Amino acid sequence: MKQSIPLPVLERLSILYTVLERLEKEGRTAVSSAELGRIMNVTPHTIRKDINYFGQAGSESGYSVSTLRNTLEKGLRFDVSRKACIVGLGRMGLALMNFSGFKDSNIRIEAGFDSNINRLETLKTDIELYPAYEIPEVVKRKSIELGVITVPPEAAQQTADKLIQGGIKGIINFAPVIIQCDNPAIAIRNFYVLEEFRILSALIQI
Amino acid sequence: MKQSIPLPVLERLSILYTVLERLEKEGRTAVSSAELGRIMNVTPHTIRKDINYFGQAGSESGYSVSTLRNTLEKGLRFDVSRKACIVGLGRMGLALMNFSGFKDSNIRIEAGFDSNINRLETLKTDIELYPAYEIPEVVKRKSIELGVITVPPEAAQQTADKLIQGGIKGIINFAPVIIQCDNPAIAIRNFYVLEEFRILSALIQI
DNA sequence: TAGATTGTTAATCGATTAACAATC
DNA sequence: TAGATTGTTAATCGATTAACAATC
Repeated sequence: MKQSIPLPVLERLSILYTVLERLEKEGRTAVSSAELGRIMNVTPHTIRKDINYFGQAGSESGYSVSTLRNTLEKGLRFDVSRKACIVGLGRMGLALMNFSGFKDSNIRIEAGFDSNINRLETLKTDIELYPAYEIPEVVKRKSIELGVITVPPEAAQQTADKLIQGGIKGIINFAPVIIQCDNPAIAIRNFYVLEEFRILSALIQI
Repeated sequence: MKQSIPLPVLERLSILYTVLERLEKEGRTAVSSAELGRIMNVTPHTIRKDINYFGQAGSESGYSVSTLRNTLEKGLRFDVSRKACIVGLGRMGLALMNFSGFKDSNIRIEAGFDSNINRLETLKTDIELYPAYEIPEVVKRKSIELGVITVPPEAAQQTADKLIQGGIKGIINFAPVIIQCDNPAIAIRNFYVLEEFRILSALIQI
């Protein structure tokens, strides 16, 4: 039930979960695969196939919004709270640190790191801040599972190394660098800002 | 040669381009598909197959770094300069507006928009700022092709509508919302911050 | 009941990996 | 030459779409 879920499916299910959260907040109780498909811009087949990775979850009158949300929450373990940290407290790092979407999620930002100690002193935040060299120790001590890399490209690999040293389990990397990591159990997600613009640039030429 | 390139290939080629830029800066002149594969964590076959969407580009002694970079630049039109704008000047919007990676790229941030006029007045930047209701007019007048959405979720769809009204060609959406757009020629890329954490959360449970 | 909808198997489609001839 | 490497076709793998029986 775990790694058996293909990545594209996991990505869609994760978005589906957010959609269901919204529908629930709006007071909707039932929803069909057809409607979910329209909302998510995929075919109803895909919706049903994706959902069925968790076994039967609907009835002949569609899906119950709350039941389905619950099935996904349990199945994908979104009910488990995860500690995260952010390395590199430039504008992007700070933007993520203050991201309001974490509020009613199970992601807890437990620490921020920066190599510039002066910067650490001037920042005002409730989150504990540490110099970058303390990454392995702090990650280990606080059992932080997820790390975000928002440092300049030159520092990205060594930042990853320190996180891994501390026993990090997953990384979101914003630096325009391909992180090398020989431990396949560590999950890495990349977001390359400039690449996104370039991809659009290539896509839009009619 | 255009939409014939599958999206996964385009995404890899775009990263490959960045890798080649770095190699070129480091003074490297030649590189093999095997080495590029190691750097990018893909098989050499994939590297060669991807590159061959542009026809023959290497020789029996590997690829010339500068020639290959040039081939990709021409093929993917990275040599064309694109105007972009950012809607929603919160922390994330400002972080992107000041992103240093645009410096020696062909992406030009030409305008920033926010619905809060007071905020526009307090921001210090060289980039022209406008109230959100002027989006369609400004986008059209300045021929802005790419738009970034960093507004709260409630405002995301209407922001997209205004950008589209102005004739935008591509959108990068950071709001946790699935943008509805019936024009298939408009490319949309999404980055869902919380989703990324959730996907990691699901991936790391051994 | 009739219509709508799911779950699941089969068919299609597409992407990745493998294999290998050609070449310097 | 021998070794290394590409380009390209073929084989495999995986994901999406289609079809349809089962069910309320």
